[in-house]
This record gives sequence, structure tokens and C-alpha cells, in this order.
Amino acid sequence: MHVDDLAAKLRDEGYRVTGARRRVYAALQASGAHLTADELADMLASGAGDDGVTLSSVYRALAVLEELGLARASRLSDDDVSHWELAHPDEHFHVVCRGCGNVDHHRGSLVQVIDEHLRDGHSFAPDEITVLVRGLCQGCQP
Amino acid sequence: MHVDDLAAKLRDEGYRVTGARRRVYAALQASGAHLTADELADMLASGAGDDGVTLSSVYRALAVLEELGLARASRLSDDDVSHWELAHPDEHFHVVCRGCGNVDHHRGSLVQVIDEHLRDGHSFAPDEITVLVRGLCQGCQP
DNA sequence: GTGGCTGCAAACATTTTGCATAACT
DNA sequence: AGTTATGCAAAATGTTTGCAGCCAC
Repeated sequence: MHVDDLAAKLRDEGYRVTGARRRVYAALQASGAHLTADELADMLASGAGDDGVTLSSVYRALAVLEELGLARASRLSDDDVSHWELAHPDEHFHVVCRGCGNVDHHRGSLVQVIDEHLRDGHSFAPDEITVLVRGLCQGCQP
Repeated sequence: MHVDDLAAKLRDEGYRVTGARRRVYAALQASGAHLTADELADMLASGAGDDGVTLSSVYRALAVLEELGLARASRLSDDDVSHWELAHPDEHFHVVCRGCGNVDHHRGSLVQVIDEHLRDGHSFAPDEITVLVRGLCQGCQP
């Protein structure tokens, strides 16, 4: 999603279009990775002449983006930090390598399988399914 | 697992058998539910004449139990609290109802399916697979 | 008796919040 | 101009840690 569309979506929902929100969104998009609020704040710290974004504003921007369904938090490690990424429209889950730290977005039908299984077989209506796999990728295996 | 076996396992691994560890284990076993460290500390607070267990000791006891593979932490809600339970030997995943808060241990082959899929198709060696589903159970649906 | 364990309080890290100022509409 | 968002610092929260005394071995 382009930054212009972000502006439109923000206005649509009654939010203002601010530098902080645009910059946080752009940073997530540019990196393509999973960033913590702290990392985002560091990346967006006030540089030469530039205005920068504070840590608290990063948190508030992320909350708004999440509200709009544009960003997602996940707990990829077992320490207490949330890692943020732009929300992908298609179902996927995270495969994290303990060796190199690489995070894969694994697209597949498994999330859908779980959904259908619970819906049909157990009368449970899921609205959020999280799958997290940790282990070793091919290159990091002994 | 009986508390006597816990004692044996602790000794086997070079840990001491203490009241705190026994009580934390027993509380997790008795409740059968997912408890936070805080809830455990409250349950085990020093009662009439009884000795009780402090919050920090609850954390330390849980760390040891996790080390031995006897307890597991999961993040069932999106606030930052860890919920603890005794580790079940069989694969299962959590189904949490947003309405009544009930947590189901759903046993099934899905975890195994994910494991095999990644192992065979993607040369990835998982050592931890977490599946968390949130939604509405039958009774809480509109 | 000795070394690991506990309680207590203080430290820590992450996230949230209150308030005055600045910025979007 | 009006009111929402930001920066800053301070609070809140969950968890960890240092240290003196205690308890399992």
C-alpha cells in the first residue's frame, strides 16, 4: 500500500495524517522486516535537520495502524518485546530460525485448515489464528 | 505426575527439593488452568501459620520447572502476562474464547502436520510450534 | 557445615499516560 | 480557530536481580 493510500485511509477513519504516522508506516514498509518499537524509534530518531519521531509516538502510531488493520504485532521471541510488521492480507504464519534469526512468512493453507476444523467440528468461531514455529533453518542445521 | 516424582526429577537434575517448588507445582496441578505468576503468588501467599511463597520465588520456581520441561508459559492474551500450565506430553494448542475467557486444550494432529510439512517440504527443523486461536465458543456466539 | 534457595526491596525493560506545546484540518 | 497529535518525563506493569539469612543436603 502506497503512503498516499495510507493518508486516505487515515482520513477516512477520522485520524489525522501526521509525519509520525507516515514515517512509521514507511519505515515498516522499507525494512520489510519485523521491528520493535525501540528499533523504529532509533531509525526515526531526529537526524540532521529532520524532525524525528519519539518512542512514545512510535507506540501511538503503531496503535493507530493496528486499529486500521495495517500493522500487526507478534511475539517472535520469548523475551517481552513485540515485533511489528505491516499486515499482510493473505494468511500466513511465522517461521523463526533460532540460529540466524531469520523470520520467514510462510504462506500456506494450514491456517485455513485450522479455521475450518474448529468452525465445522467444534462450533468455535475463530477471529484470530496465530501460528509460530521456532527451530533451525536448513543453513543452521548441524 | 505425582509430587513425589517431581522430587525425584528435581534431585536428578541437581536441584533441591524445596517447599516453594513443590507448592508451585501442586498449585498448577490442582487448578488445571492457566495461571499467571501473580495469581500463583496470591494463591500461595502465606496463610494461617503456613509459610507461603513470594512472587519472586514463584518466578524462580517456574523457571526451574520450565527448565525441567514440566511447565510451559504461553501468552494467551495480548497484554504482557505469561500464563503458566503444566507441560502436557502430547501435542496440543490453545483455543481461547474472547467471551467467557475459557481456554481449551485442543488435541489434534494439526501441530504434527505443520511439523512434517516444514521438515519434509522446507528442510526446516522445528523444535517449538505454538498455535493460538482466539474467537468465540459456541455459548458465546450471538 | 556448606551452598544453593528464599524473602524482601530495589532495579530493569517495555509500554502507557498526563500535560503543555505544536501541527493538522 | 479548534482540537487532535506530539514530545518529554513520569508512572505503570511484569519480570529479574542483589544481598542477607535460612534450609535442604
